Amino acid sequence: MLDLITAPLVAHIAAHLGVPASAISALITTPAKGVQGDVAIPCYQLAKARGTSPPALATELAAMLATTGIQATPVGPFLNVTFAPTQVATTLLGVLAQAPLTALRTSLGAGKTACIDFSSPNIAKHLAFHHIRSTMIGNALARLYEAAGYRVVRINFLGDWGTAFGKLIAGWKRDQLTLADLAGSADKVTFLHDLYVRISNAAKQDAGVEVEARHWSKRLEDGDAEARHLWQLFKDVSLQEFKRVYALLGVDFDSWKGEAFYEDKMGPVLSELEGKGLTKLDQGALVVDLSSLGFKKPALLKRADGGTLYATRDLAACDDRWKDYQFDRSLYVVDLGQALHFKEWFAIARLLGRPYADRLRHIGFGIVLMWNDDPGEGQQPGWARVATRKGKVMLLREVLEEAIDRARAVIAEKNEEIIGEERERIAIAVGVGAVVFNDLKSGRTNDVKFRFEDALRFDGETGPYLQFAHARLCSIERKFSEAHPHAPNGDHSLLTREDEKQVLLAIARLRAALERSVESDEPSTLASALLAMAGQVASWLTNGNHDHDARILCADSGLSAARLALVRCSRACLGEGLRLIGLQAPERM
RNA sequence: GCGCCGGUAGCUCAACUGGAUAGAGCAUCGGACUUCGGAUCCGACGGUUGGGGGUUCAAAUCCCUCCCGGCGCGCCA
Repeated sequence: MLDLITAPLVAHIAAHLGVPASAISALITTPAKGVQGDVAIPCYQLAKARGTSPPALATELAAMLATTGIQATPVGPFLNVTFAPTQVATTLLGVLAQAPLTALRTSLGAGKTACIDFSSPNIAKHLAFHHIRSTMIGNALARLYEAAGYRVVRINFLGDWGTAFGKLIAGWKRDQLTLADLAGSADKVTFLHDLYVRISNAAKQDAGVEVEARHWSKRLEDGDAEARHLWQLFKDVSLQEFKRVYALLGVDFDSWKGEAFYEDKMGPVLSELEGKGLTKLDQGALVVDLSSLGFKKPALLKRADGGTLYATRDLAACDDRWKDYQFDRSLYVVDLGQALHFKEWFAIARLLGRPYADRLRHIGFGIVLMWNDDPGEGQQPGWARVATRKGKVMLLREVLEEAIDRARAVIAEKNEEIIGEERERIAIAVGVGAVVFNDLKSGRTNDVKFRFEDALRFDGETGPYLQFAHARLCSIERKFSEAHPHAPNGDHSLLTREDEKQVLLAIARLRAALERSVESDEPSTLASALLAMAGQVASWLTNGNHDHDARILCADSGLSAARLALVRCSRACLGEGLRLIGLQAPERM
């Protein structure tokens, strides 16, 4: 929404040069570090089109703008423009004081629908720590897309099908387990996980177990009542556990249709592929040749034993989603290791002439690394991939619980007034927020490095830092009504300070960050803009500690009211920004 | 071997997709009229952007090539 302020500048230059305004606004950037100015325009291209040198054009434009009252300085090939604080305040607060959230809304996606497939864990297993990536990137994208005007469908494509369940049922029967055994266990998902480990080990010793497992897999596929019942039971207890963790994270879904739902819907897709002559048999397996689309190897559709593979399942599911939602975009938030798989089945969709083929996006991300202090003999301490098979798996729930414990301890130490149920609520907001922000603050294709001490810092580029800035603003708001119970409406033109202007400019830059986040499916872009904004706010508020003329709560109730309008607006935007990337914003902490 | 990520300050990351003197946070050092929340702020120190070539007025960014790390590459998902 910086364009509210730059509009006159853009119009004057466009008129002077006889080019469309959009050609000018596209050039506007933020000046480099030590450079005076609020926005900058590099003159290279404009000068070339006009047949002059960039520095000459910058000088010419500055002279022209001087007659309009806009302060612009040519610095080499750049034109640097400085806005008057009062003008920034009246222009931006004129809009934002009434509707602060417009800073974080766009109409990019108005009338459009986006499906977002994220989290998608396997049932009968715990949510491991690494599931946080898909879950929270997906959650953030869902909220960001909504802020951009999209109608969003959140889809949890559960891994609720496969041979593992035949094994699990076989194990259940073999151990003669009952509902009471499961119900009586302290942790039902662990109960199922242990059962799976036991039966897998047994299968290694005894070939008969493998036969039993296949037998139960077959019965499950055939719709056998007992097998189905047990499978449903496993699914129910898993979902119960998942939903507890999702509640902690503030995540929800519109669709929970898992792989099992599509089990009987893959046949038509396969026959269509065969009917169009796109398939062939290769070493007994059914494959699609994708060499016409530049692929080196064909994609596998069916195993030699006739079993279907997940490319087919993804296609069937996508057909179903297209039928239900007619999406404009469909995102798959899945780790980068599966990039080839997505390229392949997207390509198959293209070969099939699916109307949605170019609307599919694989949103890949890097893996989670944890700091390992004590890796064992001969190994240096360092970043290590979280164990998923051997070794102890770090559960998402356990990481969140430890983060909450650490947050609770800091709150107890720093703010003794907060006790009981409120302290618990805030500890969850801060602890979970710290972990989530650590996951979203840098580009999603990077590997994420997680260390409790780093994520839970209350200074630096962390979730708690942002939440603290928010709480500080809330605190000032609370005190304002005591100090000025009958304050007039704020006259925004009283905001003449440089630090106040910088806060407003940082807020004005949020919308562009939101748009870039949505266009590149990159929550970290907004996260960075929020850090920049919170930094300006903290700087402004702290100036009040050094210089009492800068205080929000000052003797002049008119000036105080004007400054409070900026406090309110900052608090609302910061709070909303945090919500969009999936963090809570407590009012005190 | 092929493909995809990544390599930027001691550490963790940015750089608005080709623009200014490559910026932040942490760590280290030095400051801030005792504070509307100091869980803050200001400053200093710290760089041959993995190496080498090329394109361009301009390259961390684009092209070529080599090196290092991670992950994929037919019957798991």
